[in-house]
Amino acid sequence: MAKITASLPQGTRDFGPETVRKRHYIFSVIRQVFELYGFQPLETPAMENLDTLMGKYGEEGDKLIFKILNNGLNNPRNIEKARAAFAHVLEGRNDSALTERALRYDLTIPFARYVAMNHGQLTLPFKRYQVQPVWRADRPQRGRYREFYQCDADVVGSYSLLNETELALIYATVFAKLGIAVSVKLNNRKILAALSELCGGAEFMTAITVAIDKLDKIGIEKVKEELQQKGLNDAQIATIEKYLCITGSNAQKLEALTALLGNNVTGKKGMAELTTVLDAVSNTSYAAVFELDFTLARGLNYYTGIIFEVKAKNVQMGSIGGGGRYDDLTGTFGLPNTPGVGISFGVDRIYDVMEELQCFPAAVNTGAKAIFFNLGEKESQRAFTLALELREKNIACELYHEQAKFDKQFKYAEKKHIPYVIILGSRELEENTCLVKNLASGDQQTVAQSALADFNFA
RNA sequence: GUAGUUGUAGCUCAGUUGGUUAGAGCAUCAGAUUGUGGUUCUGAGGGUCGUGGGUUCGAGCCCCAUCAUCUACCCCA
Repeated sequence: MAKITASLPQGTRDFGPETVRKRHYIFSVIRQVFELYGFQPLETPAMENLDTLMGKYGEEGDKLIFKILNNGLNNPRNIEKARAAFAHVLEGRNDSALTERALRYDLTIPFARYVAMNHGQLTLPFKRYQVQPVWRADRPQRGRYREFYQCDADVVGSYSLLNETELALIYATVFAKLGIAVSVKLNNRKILAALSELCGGAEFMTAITVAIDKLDKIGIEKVKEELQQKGLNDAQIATIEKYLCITGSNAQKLEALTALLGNNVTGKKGMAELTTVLDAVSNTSYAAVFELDFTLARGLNYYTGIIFEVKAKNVQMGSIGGGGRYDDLTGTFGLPNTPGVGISFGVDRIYDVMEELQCFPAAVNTGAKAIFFNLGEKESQRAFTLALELREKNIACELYHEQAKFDKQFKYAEKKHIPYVIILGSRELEENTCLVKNLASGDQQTVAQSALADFNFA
């Protein structure tokens, strides 16, 4: 076998023991809260049929889907077809003779596919959560990877705003538990639709949302320029500028927006929905994290109602979560009129934020609670027996693998963040005791071997 | 897809206008220290300077290509 230099595909990462522990901590908090709200777990395959994914994420999104080359292309029976297909691919088209499967790009579309395939068996509303990796052929950069995890919670089959309310609270609860200060931004696509109706008509909605989404990045003047290029007139742009300049408390923002949108039916509906949700969360301890942001647009075009986005405070990072309501997600899979609403957590970015803000509790990295020093043949045999007793009691521990100097064994314990060292040498062997030492405090005490399993290795 | 950054020891990085045998800190291993670590001291191992060409008497340094990396744009978690 030829020797090759060890390397990783672009945008992917290995996770060492400490990183995995920290990631598991994030996953477990999120899962726990999902479960608290009655969501059920779902897993779908890493790959989907290409048809399932194509056309769901917009033109740019389609380009970022990782496609899987079909097997057996060199089979003489397929070779001509494959050549023709390759010509198609060079023209920028897809061809099932060359590739018919792709890695999933997000968790929402596979979920929609699942619902369409199983709606007969599902009890509606179906509340599911899903924690799995997704793949995108993006150029990697800060906070962006080609393989990353999403944690989604979606409710399908219910128009109730209670879902939006609970999802908003899930966001607040999770980030509170993780210790990250965030702002959960809310808007409603209906308001954006109303704005579009006022300014040039519904066909401008995409152009308008794309432009205002960039506000905090490029500034108001550039947004106005972009709108002008899209063909909006000065009066329309002025209206949008007024819209974008709305500030104040949530109540003040709603008031200003009412004045701006007037009697537009869609707009009123959008505002009423937001009011309902905000009122519902206002009596909770999390009320302060929710913030109306009319400049929030979100790229995915399938959203039709309230939309969410979460930004971490005190750190420069893209959004660490997003979601919203979509009224007809399963329609393309032959199941019309099925509403849904969902949110997503970006674990990899949450990890980066927590690392930067040092939010991880120190205890995250404890695996084994104790380590027995290996101080000789007979000593280690006794230690081995005691280790088994501890494990019977679900106390994770290990025995140093060979006799070595104290120095070395201490360093090993320290590196592995093991909080307790158990010293069992010739003296202890004789007295049927052992010495339990807390590495952090330096305190140590003699414990009878028979009582070791009851020791509190907190 | 577009633009830029960086590439030297396991890791983080020095390396002057091109000039003898390419350095430091951390990490590793051994010893000072045969039952108490995180401090200190001594010593050792470890590099075809990302790769391939070119310029030059001479290249880690200059030029070209290539690969990788990070960052920004686009888009997004």
